[in-house]
Amino acid sequence: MTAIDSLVKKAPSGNLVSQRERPAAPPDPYAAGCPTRLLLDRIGDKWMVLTLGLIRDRPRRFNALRRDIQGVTQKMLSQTLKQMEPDTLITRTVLPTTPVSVEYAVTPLGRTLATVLDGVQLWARDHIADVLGAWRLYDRRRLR
Amino acid sequence: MTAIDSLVKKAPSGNLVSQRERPAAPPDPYAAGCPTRLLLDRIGDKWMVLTLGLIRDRPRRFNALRRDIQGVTQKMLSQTLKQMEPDTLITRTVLPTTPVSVEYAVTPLGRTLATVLDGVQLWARDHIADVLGAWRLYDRRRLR
DNA sequence: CAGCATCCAGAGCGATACTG
DNA sequence: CAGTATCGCTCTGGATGCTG
Repeated sequence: MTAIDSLVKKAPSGNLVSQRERPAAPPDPYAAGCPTRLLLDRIGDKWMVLTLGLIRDRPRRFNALRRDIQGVTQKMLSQTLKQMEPDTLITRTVLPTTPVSVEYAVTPLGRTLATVLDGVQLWARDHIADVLGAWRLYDRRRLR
Repeated sequence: MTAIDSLVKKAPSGNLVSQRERPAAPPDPYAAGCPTRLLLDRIGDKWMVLTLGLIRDRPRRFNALRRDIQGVTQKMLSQTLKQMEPDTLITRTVLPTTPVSVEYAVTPLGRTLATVLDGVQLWARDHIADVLGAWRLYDRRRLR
């Protein structure tokens, strides 16, 4: 399976080519295979968001990321980074040290996405208490 | 299991109470159980994002949503809506028609989140072509 | 240090059938 | 119309051990 196949495999009826051929057509976010859904599939991988956030500040090495992202396993971090590089959200540089060290840095494209995701993080910081409070009320009402 | 349990179950070491007790401490988005992660778990459910986007425009009924969100199953939509209501992102109103009809509407809180998610959608619209192009190059290089 | 390979338990989700 | 209930499969993701 090619990389592009894996990108669109969840949208069997979508047709990316037609989107590129008719750029004037407004993309429908509720259609399968649309840009929004492709991105949501990426964001759905929460490690990607956290990883991008860290790398954005400054380039990082593999184990540094592993340490700083609480709870991520080696497998998931590896998988996430491997996807983000072909996405051109980050770059991967092997440094000729012994033993080898690998540095991950953000690309300009990745930086623009990170900026957008800042908004999400700010919302979380400012409003999550409301959600948690609502859940408490909900639980109390359920138990009564 | 209570609703709050389900919210935090993926962050066994996180402690929401301590976060509320020490609001001065800057929340670490890379710690388990932090607001950002809680929100990411919700956004990870892509149907939630799409559903919120639709309801935000105007209140909708169940089957209307089912029709308009391409590819969603009844089960997933039902599950998504059932979660969003205790989150207080949407309201659920049963109308006394026959047969019964149920209308879902956005709350003020839900509207603020939808606004943030607009940014995500705009990024997707403006930059997904870059990502797809990068994948094409990557595939070609791999096959050569 | 920076990964890859393997195994496998459990969550997620679709499909299907049924209900008030 | 607006769901609930159940089955069964897939696929994610954690744990573990190994490599250049």
